[in-house]
Amino acid sequence: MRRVEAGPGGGTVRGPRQGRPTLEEVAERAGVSRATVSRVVNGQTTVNEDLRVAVEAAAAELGYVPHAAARSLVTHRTDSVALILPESPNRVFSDDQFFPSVIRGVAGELDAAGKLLVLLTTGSAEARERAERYAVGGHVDGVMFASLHDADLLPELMLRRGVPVVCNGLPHLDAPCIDVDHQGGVLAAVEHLLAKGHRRIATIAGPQDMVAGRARLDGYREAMTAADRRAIIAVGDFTAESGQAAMRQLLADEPDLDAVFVASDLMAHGALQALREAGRRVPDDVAVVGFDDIALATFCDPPLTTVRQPIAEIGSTMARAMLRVLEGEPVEPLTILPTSLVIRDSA
Amino acid sequence: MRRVEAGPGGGTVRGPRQGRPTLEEVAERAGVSRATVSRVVNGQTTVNEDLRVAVEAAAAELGYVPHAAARSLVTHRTDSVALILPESPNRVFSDDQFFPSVIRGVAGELDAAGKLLVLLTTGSAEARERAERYAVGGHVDGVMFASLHDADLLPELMLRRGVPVVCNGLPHLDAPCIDVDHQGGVLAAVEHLLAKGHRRIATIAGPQDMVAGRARLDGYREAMTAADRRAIIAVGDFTAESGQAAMRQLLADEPDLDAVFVASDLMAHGALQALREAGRRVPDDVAVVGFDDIALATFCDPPLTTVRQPIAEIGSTMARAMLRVLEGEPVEPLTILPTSLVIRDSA
DNA sequence: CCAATGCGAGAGAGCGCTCTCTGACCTCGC
DNA sequence: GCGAGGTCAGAGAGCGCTCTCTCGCATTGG
Repeated sequence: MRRVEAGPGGGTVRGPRQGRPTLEEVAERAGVSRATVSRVVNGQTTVNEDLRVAVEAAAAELGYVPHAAARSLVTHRTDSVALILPESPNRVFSDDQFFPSVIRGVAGELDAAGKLLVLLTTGSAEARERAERYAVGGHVDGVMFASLHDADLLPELMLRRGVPVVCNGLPHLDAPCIDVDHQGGVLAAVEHLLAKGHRRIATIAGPQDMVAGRARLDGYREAMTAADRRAIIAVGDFTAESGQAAMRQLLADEPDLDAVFVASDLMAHGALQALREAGRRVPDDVAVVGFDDIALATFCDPPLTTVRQPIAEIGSTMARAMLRVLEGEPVEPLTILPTSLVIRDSA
Repeated sequence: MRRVEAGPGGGTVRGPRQGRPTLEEVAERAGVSRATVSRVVNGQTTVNEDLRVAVEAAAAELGYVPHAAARSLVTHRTDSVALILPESPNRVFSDDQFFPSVIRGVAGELDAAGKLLVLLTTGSAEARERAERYAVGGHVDGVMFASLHDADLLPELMLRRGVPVVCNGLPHLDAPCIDVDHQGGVLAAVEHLLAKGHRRIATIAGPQDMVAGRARLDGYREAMTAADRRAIIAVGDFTAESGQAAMRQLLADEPDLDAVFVASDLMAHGALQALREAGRRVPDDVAVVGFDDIALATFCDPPLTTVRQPIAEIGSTMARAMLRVLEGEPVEPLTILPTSLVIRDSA
């Protein structure tokens, strides 16, 4: 860290080039002022052709790369954006492909805009603390939140500190929000089951502290009410194990159910296992519809009929919204992406 | 970007507090010098208790957070590390869980050390360019590479620019490298097949421009040579489709093969489909062993016997190596993590 | 009681860059 | 032919922080 004045071999005048070249050195070599080098480096057009060429040559010879910190100290920009995943790293990259897909969507869009993606997981209290200091400390130009939990105050906190925010999973916030049409998807699923002649349709809902969990349950309730059917509800936490447990529970409580809408494919996979254990055939005895349409859905036995949600698009849409915010352009406060029913063999 | 001097309502003297509080303002409020505030903020112990309390109070009242760029301009540290994924965002987050798992391992370890993770994908030429400028521009303290391709010069380039590097997938480099024991795993797989009485054992190899592809093929060749058996080889690119195609090819060329070692689970999944199409039973007619042990392996029909590699550990080990490098501590130049055979039903 | 020693706080010089302001030089127009 | 206007490069002031150096003051030994 501290500069070493002379290497082994001693007290020569100004040891060999050490550390990275600075703009000043480029200026000296090109025989111009710092300001001119800065103009060339930043692509300003008001520079004489000859000087420009000289500067570019000098920069290339020295291998000059602008120092990010120095630049952003004065410009107040960093050209990078954070994506906050409010889970532990372990949960973020679990089997459901949600976060990876969001990341993919975000990364693709930011890439194209020449911005960089900083990934932050805030599963622990310290991690949240760090993320806050990081964002507020000016490391990034803006912050995007994926799959927020209700109680999460981080977005608001950042907002108050003047950090641009775009989010997913928490619409009641003074920041642009991107989400999918949970209810519409569920409605299509339940209607499909009804159309197939199923009458005793249960649901395995997701966690109720997340919009995705609540909205899908609301959709189910609404659809059942509209069809004048009784709601039969079990609750899981979006994992396969919880789906299996919830299905067992449902079979015990309501042995004559003939269909189940499961609020995530992972839980649906667990439910299929429970049904197999119980000797129920799918879809003949019990029809199953999932939600997500992750890769696993096609590998299930039988392949899962499910509600497809465009996860990567959540990411790309968030990124685009963020880019607009950073440009100072107006942004839709709430964007709802469409879902669609993918019919396979399980219902 | 440009400071707005006066809001609507006019030319008052110094509008309301705007922008973030600076260290100087904290100093003024606490009635001490900038240096003292800096000492307190950075946890130095040589500060009088009363002053320390005063400074902390002032900082809290103003909501002071140090400006990252200003700090790193003088310290030359950023406390963040980049992980470079040399693929397009689309490939990075495809079905094989390789990159997500590596990210998980890295994130967990960096998290614990209070460092931040910056994710860079270098699938395109511009993305590579940007990543280079980013790292060399001092945005991060070091760079980690996951699953390098042979021809990738980026690590060497960074190394030359004095950026600390840790890598995976390319051992012949002047930087610490973490990898798994591909050959040992394959050896165990082939020996398992031989022990089960299989004699005509083919392989579906991965891309030969990656260490993972080559090493697994080498392992197969070696094991077959040791057993005095003829090698039967098809090549895929680690995707399910390529596995399916390769299996069809093998069945056409060598109809009487009785086992196949497939260099990735994704390809193995494709191979199983091809075998099903051809009416071959698994494992009775043809035994199948995969490599990776991703979640998909348990969902296959039949569940896949496969070589487990500790992917997340690649990440955590890389991260730990990087942390040591940054601390100036000595680091093992090459770390090989063990693989193990997981026996399920396909062989 | 005074010099030697030590400890903690302040002063001030940058880190590498951007950006405004100034001023040199040139081109026009009247 | 000379002033007005325009263009383009340089000078210089910071951005917010860290860190060395210096200095004041208290403590201690002779």
